[in-house]
Amino acid sequence: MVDIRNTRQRRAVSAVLDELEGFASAQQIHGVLGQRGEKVGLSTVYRNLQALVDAEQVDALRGNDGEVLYRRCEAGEHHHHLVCRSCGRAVEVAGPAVESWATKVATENGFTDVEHTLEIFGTCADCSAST
Amino acid sequence: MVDIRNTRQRRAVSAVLDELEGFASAQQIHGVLGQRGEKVGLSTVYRNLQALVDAEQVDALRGNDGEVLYRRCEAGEHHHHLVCRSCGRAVEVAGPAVESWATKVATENGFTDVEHTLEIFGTCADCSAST
DNA sequence: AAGAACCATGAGAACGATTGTCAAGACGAG
DNA sequence: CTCGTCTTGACAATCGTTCTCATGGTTCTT
Ligand SMILES: [Zn+2]
Ligand SMILES: [Zn+2]
Ligand SMILES: [Zn+2]
Ligand SMILES: [Zn+2]
Repeated sequence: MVDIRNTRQRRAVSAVLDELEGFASAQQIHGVLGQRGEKVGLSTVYRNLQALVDAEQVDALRGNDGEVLYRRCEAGEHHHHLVCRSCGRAVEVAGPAVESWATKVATENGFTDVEHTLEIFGTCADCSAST
Repeated sequence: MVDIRNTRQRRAVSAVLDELEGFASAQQIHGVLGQRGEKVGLSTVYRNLQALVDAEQVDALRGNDGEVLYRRCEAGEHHHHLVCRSCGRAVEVAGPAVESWATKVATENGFTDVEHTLEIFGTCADCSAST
């Protein structure tokens, strides 16, 4: 009963995610792999990232230009991010008050199956220093 | 000193936005125009929608599948939306507490030029009734 | 009303991110 | 090692959106 296999490519993608501090796109990750001499197909990068997202080991969010960014996820809990627009570095933040507010607003208006997205973007201290 | 002109196409796009209750994609709006016999090029729809967004007369947000949705904007104030995943209908919501929380979290972490995105998705009463 | 100036339009090409296809390759249980 | 099955990768295809540029429509000025 084989299910999920341990391949070189899967390990490589996971390794890159471990080393990156912030969010990065699939193509950026593919680029990093290339620079290291790790040959991994772009489709494979996409597939493995998606698998990691499904396994809730990686967070994904959509940047302003619409491309999806990935980052290793610390907590398995529901949380949001404070992301640097410039370097991608991110801080995981939790806002219990926001959670309950969102739910309240939704139910008050008769909505069910409620979900929400919340991201905070800014320029981190390091990036604003190196102007 | 000519600047912004009053064309048939611009009026048509604006009219559709007035009649739609919820968020709709550029292509959906283009489709509606087609059904009414209003010939408007897809590029033109995109251009006019973007112009309306820049003029802050229309709200834009990105749906889960990544496509941009547009909707006539009531207030000029900063606000967020409670959107029906199924029909696009939306309620404008304001959350002063969320605003200040987001700013606080960001400054505490040394981030500047702070912005945020927040959308609540769910199924509206009408849509969950017609299952 | 007529002309000039120039913004707007549309058809299609171009784009960039992501997904699908499918034959060939790699993995791991037995 | 062998076999069944999961994965991979090169490339085509899709999808939303933007770009190009020749043509058409508006508005301002006489
Ligand atoms: Zn930064
Ligand atoms: Zn939340
Ligand atoms: Zn609905
Ligand atoms: Zn806000």
